[in-house]
Amino acid sequence: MTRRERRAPQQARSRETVERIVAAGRTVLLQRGWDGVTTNHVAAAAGLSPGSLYQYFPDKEAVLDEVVDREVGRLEARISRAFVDTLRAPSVGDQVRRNVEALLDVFGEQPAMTRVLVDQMPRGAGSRRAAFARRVDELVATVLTTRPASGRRPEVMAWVLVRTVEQATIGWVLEDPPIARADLVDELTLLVTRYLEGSPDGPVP
Amino acid sequence: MTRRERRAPQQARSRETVERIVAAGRTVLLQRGWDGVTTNHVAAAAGLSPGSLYQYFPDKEAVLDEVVDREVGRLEARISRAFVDTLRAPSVGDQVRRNVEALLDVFGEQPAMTRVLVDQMPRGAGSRRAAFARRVDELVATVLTTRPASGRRPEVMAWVLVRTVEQATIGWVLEDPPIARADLVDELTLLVTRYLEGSPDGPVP
Amino acid sequence: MTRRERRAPQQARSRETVERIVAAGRTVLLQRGWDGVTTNHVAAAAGLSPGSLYQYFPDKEAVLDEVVDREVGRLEARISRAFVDTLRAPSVGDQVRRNVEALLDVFGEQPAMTRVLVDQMPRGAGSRRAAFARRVDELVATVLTTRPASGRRPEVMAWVLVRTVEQATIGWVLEDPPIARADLVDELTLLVTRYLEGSPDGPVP
Amino acid sequence: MTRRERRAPQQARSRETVERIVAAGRTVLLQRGWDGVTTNHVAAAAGLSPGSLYQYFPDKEAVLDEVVDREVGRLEARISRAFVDTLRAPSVGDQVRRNVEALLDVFGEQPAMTRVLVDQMPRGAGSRRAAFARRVDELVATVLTTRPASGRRPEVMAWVLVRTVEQATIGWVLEDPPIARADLVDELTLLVTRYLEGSPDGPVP
DNA sequence: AATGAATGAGTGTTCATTCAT
DNA sequence: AATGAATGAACACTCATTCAT
Repeated sequence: MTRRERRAPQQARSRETVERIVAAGRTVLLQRGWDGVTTNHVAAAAGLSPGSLYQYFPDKEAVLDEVVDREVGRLEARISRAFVDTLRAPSVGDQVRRNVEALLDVFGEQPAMTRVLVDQMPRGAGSRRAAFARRVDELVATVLTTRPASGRRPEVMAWVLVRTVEQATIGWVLEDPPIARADLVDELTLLVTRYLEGSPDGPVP
Repeated sequence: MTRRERRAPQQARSRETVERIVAAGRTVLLQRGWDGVTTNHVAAAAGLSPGSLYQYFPDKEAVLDEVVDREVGRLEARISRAFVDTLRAPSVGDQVRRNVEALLDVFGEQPAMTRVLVDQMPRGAGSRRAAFARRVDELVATVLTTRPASGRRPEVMAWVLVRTVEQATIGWVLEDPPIARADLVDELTLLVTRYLEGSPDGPVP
Repeated sequence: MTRRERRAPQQARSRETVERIVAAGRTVLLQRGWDGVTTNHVAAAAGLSPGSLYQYFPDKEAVLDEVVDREVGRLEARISRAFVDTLRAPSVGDQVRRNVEALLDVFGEQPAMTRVLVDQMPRGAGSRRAAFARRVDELVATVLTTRPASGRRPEVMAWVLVRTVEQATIGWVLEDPPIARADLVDELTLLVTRYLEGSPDGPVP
Repeated sequence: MTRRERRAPQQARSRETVERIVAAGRTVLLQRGWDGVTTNHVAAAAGLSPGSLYQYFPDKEAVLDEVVDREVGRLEARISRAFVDTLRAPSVGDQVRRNVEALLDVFGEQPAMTRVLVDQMPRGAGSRRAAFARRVDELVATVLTTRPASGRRPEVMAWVLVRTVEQATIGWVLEDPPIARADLVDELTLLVTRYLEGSPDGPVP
């Protein structure tokens, strides 16, 4: 895949314009969905002519990449922060619970954007998303490694847990199933804590 | 949403042509992805002129619907079958393990199609997929209900488990992470069995 | 304009089929309007396959020509008959009035078909219509010629009168203006009789 | 009916292009007839690519609307002007005669366009035409009302006269019958003046 | 004679991108 | 830097007509 980079904006005005474009892209993305975005819409929303867009971005994809990158970055920051914050939780259960709640908060705060990122975005497009997942994997794996017990493989556990919790929280936000938030939190917490605790030496059934 | 039905083919030749079109649609879908599918491409791949497509399908959407329907149907059948087959497994652990393995088999057999269905298909389009998920939810919930213990809510547990296992297996197939299949199976089995078993009266941590 | 003739049907079955096609063409014409007619619709309405149409008519135009021809023929017959019938009317006024009423009857009886013929049909298509008008011109001219007086030109008068009365009656049927039928009849009768009568030698103003 | 407006051209170049498109539309309309008009043809005739058409008009219909609007506007203006000019004619006969001549001039000047407007344009499409007819009805009715005599209904008379004279003049232009223009003018003048004059109290025959 | 599957040029329209100004 | 007019390939879809069976 040929990846064309955005030119580095060199002036204040340029940076401002880039911001306007990215903001416009975000707006249009939310209003019209991934497939509904057109360069003309974005340009118009940014108060620019269609041609000017191409002074700042090589093509449409680059604009959307940037929008997604920033959005994912925002999510990342909040999620990472929450995770770190919970490291000093009094118990594993507490830590897990607070992370689950943080995820529900983050995804639930902007369901529209979550939907766009999860449902509509071609998976290949934002490799950023996958990159983030991998980073979280490592983070969690590290924490697990520091834990005493277990002849188990922390990376695998991390991978499983991250996918499990992420998908369950996202799914709950997007599917809006007839399940109370508190119940979901309880169950996910239970799921994770049971998985983490106990019988490290017990044979896997 | 107006649902236009495919015309019933009345002759052997017609039925053959429908098959050719569906097969071509499948091929093009795999080669060019969801957004890359074009009526002209499908027609060409089927060895037909563009107009002929419309003798058998009212529009592009109907062709893709049919392709997806069949594919999802295939997956559904296999997954349901596997689930039912495992009902008489000697232990819960066995049952879970065999289901996980079945899912990995099913999704892993045609990763390309899995990717299209999971990543690229507009979520709203094939409500078929959501419908299937809900059916599985119920199935699992039923099984959980028949289990003795627990003051817990089977529907919530079912919902959580179905998403967890589905997403983990799909994710493993699509992301191809550096995790051995056997390890994943072990961990998922552990995750689920621990979640299901024990301390029904223990307070949620 | 290349005019392809319909093949002469040689067998009873053929004639029947031709009738079915023409009837179907008429139906479709009324249901869907001139531009809405497709050969497939006509064939289906006639209980035939699209290909069979071309056993009886060289192309779509020929089918519509035939339909129009017959319809115009029907109108012609009724109008001519009415005209002849009124020849023995007790007075010119009476004759005119009865003709006007006949025209209103004829056009008003099937406004839908009248609308198709007058509004939708490309004028060039059914030269039949023009031919009919010319024939009526002659008829009226003949009658006018037999009248004694006047150094005036009967063909011109006939032409003017025929267009005037035809268009006024058709217009009334199609436009549905807020004018009582009786009033229209009165006025048209007055228009024509005044035109025909009197001051044949008075100079044209 | 949703009425999409043409975008307001903001620059000199744009205005020029709009003119080119309208002119091209007119040309294509005359060359190929109403049904033969194609956006591609119009664009080509305007020296533009297909896409450029849609910078200025929302769809094909809007282009034709504009062409027809202008053309009808031109006709309207001339006809109305002529009518008003004749109001101070020395006699009714004179007035009528001059109006008839004006109509023949107007329609005869561009028989091809007249043919398109009258014969080919879907009646419903340019309600403009019907609107004009109605306006002339009222105009004539007003004039008739100001006339002293008669217990007759001016609106009905106006309706009849407008259709009569319009159709006769249009018919003469389009049919090109073997009738001298001067003769037609004489006869139509006679027809109308006789109709208007005299015996207001005489019973309708 | 009849079928109906197949055709394919053509339709109106979209939109990412370019480029003269 | 900025404009916005212009592009043109591509799209989904139609339908009069043909032709192998």
